[in-house]
Amino acid sequence: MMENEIFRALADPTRRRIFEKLAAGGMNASALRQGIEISQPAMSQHLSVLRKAGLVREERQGRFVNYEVDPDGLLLIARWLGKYRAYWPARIDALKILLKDMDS
Amino acid sequence: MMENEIFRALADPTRRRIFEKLAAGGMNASALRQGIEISQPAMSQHLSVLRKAGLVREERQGRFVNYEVDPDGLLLIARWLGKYRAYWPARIDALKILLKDMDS
DNA sequence: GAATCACATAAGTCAATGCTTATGTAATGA
DNA sequence: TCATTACATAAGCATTGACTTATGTGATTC
Repeated sequence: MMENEIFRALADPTRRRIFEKLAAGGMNASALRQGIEISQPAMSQHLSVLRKAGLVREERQGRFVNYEVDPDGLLLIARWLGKYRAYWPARIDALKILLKDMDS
Repeated sequence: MMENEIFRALADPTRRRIFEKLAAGGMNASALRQGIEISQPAMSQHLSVLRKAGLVREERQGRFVNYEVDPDGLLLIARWLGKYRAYWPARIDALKILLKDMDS
C-alpha cells in the first residue's frame, strides 16, 4: 500500500525538511544538502524513500538529478485526510483559507 | 514538535487501523481489539502513542476508558498539507468533493 | 473485602531504520 | 583517456520501535 510508504517517509524529520526545501523550488541532491548537515549517501537514501513514496520525483539532467515535489503524494494524503472530514474541527479558518482556491 | 509525533504515530499501519476504527465511532480499548489481532498491552501502547500525538483523546467511564478521534490532530495534518497547496494537483476532484462542505 | 475486570506500565526481545564508510556508475572536462 | 563530478548502492553498526510476558492499579461485583 502506498499510504504506508507515504506516512513512513514523512515520519522522519530530516525527510520532512528535505521535502519542505523542495517545495520552495526543485533542485538537485547537492544543492539540497546545503544548510542541512547530512552526508551525501544519507541524502541519496532519503530521496529514494521520498521518491518511492510518491512525494518527490526526479529528472536526470546530465550528471545532475533534479528533484521536485510530486503532487501525487500530496493528493494521497489529502484523500486520507478527507476520509475523516466528519471530525474536522469547527474552527477551520486555517483550512478554509488554504482551500478557498480549490472550490472554483 | 507535535508534527513529528503525528507523522510517527501514523507511520504504523496498525495505529492507522485503530484510528480508522475510532473514526467510525468512539469506543473503549477492549472493543477496539475486536477484529484486530492484537494483545491488550499492544493496544494500550498504540492508544498512548495516538493520544500523545493529539490524534485521539480519552475519557474515563468507570473502569472503561472511552477513546475517540481528536480533531486537533487532524487539524495539524491539514495545516501541514496546506503549506504545500501550491503543489496540489490539478485533478483535485476528490479533494473538492470532500472539501465542499467547508466553504460555507 | 476478595475476586474480577479494564486498562496501564515495566522490562526484555527482535526486526526495522538511519547513519556511517567504502565502492560503483554514469556524465563531463582537461 | 584519464580525472573529476554527481549521485547511487552495499555493507556494517547503533538506535528505535513494536511486540512479548509479567505485574501494577483503579473500578466494579459478588
